[in-house]
Amino acid sequence: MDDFFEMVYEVVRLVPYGRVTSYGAIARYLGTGQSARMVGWAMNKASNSVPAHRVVNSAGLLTGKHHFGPGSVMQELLENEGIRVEDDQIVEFEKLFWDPSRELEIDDFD
DNA sequence: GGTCTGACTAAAT
DNA sequence: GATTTAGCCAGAC
Repeated sequence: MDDFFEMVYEVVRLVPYGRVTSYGAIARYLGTGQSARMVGWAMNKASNSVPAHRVVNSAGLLTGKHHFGPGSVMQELLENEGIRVEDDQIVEFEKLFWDPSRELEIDDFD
């Protein structure tokens, strides 16, 4: 099952700079369906090499910011990438949302 | 080895 | 429309 975590890490690493995605989107892309919790659990085990701060819940809320450490570390990381965060919620989330099952499959976008 | 929990999500109430 | 319930699966106790 480590492969599952590895896949999660890889997808998260594929998230472009200044973009965000959701646990459910990753789970769906991996074919795990509704098991979005496992993605979050994978993040818990994830190393600092994984930009987990770009992963939020379906509402664009920084639900896991507390796991990064004290204060608003996650929010600062996002703002550092040009992502506006307001009250633990990503501003224009739908614009910044990056869906792997969409962005990675559509190759002939023309 | 059964039970609880969790960085989620969608549907029902 | 906010709160609750249920489904999800892997790890901790």
